[in-house]
Amino acid sequence: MEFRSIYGTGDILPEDSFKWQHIEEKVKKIMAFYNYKEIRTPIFESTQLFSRSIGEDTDIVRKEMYTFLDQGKRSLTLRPEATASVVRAYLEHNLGKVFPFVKLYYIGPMFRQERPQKGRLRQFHQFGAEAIGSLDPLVDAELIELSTRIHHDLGIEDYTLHLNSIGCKKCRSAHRDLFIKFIKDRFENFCSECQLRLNRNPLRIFDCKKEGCVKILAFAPKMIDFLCEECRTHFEKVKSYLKKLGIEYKEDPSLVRGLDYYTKTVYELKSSLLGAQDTLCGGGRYDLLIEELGGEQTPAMGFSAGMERILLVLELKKKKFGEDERLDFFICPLGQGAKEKALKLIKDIRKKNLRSDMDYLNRSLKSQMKEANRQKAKKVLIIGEEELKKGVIILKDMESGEQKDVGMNEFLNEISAYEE
RNA sequence: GUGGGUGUAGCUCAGUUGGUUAGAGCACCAGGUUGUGGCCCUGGUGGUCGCGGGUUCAAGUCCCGUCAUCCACCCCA
Repeated sequence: MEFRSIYGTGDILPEDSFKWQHIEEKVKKIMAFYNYKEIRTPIFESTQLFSRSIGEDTDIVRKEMYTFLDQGKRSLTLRPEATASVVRAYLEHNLGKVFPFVKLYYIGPMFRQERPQKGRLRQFHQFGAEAIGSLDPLVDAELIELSTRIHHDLGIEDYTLHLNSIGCKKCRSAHRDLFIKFIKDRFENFCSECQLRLNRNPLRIFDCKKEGCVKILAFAPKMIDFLCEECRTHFEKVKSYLKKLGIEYKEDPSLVRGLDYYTKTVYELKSSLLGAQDTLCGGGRYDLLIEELGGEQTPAMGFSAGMERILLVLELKKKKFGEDERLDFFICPLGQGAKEKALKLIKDIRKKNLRSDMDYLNRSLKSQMKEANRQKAKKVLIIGEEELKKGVIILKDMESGEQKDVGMNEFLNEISAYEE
């Protein structure tokens, strides 16, 4: 085959597209309950927007972005995530000046050039929400609750909420020095990967799953013990609010997220049903990002969820997405005259907002009936030469198999009853 | 970027120690009704066995290369 979809991308075919629509509709509905408004931003932005917000030293920026020069030699990048774009739009349109607190959600494709595997594609889809303008831990709790609500309503309950606080600038530097010293003192005992990570992104060492490293890390200074007064009370508040909301969580001091802009609260929803890529949803606070991108100091919090992963879980659970709606009528014309009659008739039926289709291949009646059956038509209309002469059509009920002749006007009056 | 697995019909897969026209189920088409679907029966369409090279009298099968794809590492949604 000469052309195929690019590695790590895929087509969503009709047999699956209704599942996507189902998820999208649920997300839109629930976001509305929480008064989040949709924002749609371009799928490409200036490269710098991402490198500055996500962080020059993150894996995403260092090796995963789809970056290209346009005809004007500007460096552009396909968005690897949406928060940077949302914040850019927030600043560009001065949304903060109009509303002191802004709640936005988005839904759409993201792009990262990683090696594809289960639950990981190069073009993938996320929905997410951003709440900009409040430092109140209430916002953290509400947003976490919102993300669990959506998963819950989609039929996903087998997940664990991992919760941590990675503090602010102040507490982080205090922890960082001691943590690096701790690792250096035991440098030889760590695996080669962790040794490399020490210089690049020391906190990532917490992600290592090798037994040796994990054992040592159990005694390493944890971020959570270095939180400043403000960050600690913030975290305590978040936890108490979650308890009030009846949301179970697992404190996970090893949870560190891959984007540099996070501060204080970070969390992930992980599903044991997935493979190595088990994070359904992740998010946190980013109180410094807006300032970093040229705005005033503005606290914010957000999350994003991976739609392919949600679909994977639902498929594993054999979740039903509701039946694809059935066809109301299938029209079987026999001969040229009948075909012309059918063309006009099907327009009138559709005008009554009923789903209908007809034969386009001049097939035999038997084949047309087969097609009607395949399309799960509730009723079939047969127009042959005899009917044409008599000025009637045959109306057949596909469930009962019963059929009768009806006059054209009589039929049109009858289907009016189906409207709405 | 690294490692491992897998490439045979539209889909899911058989194919013996290398052996002659490469199979099944599903799907599709036609017939079993002259103008009537589902179930059943009969028949049919459909494959350069991923691609290239090599070994051999003989390769879907063995070897090498290459491409694609999946999983894992990494990282994340």
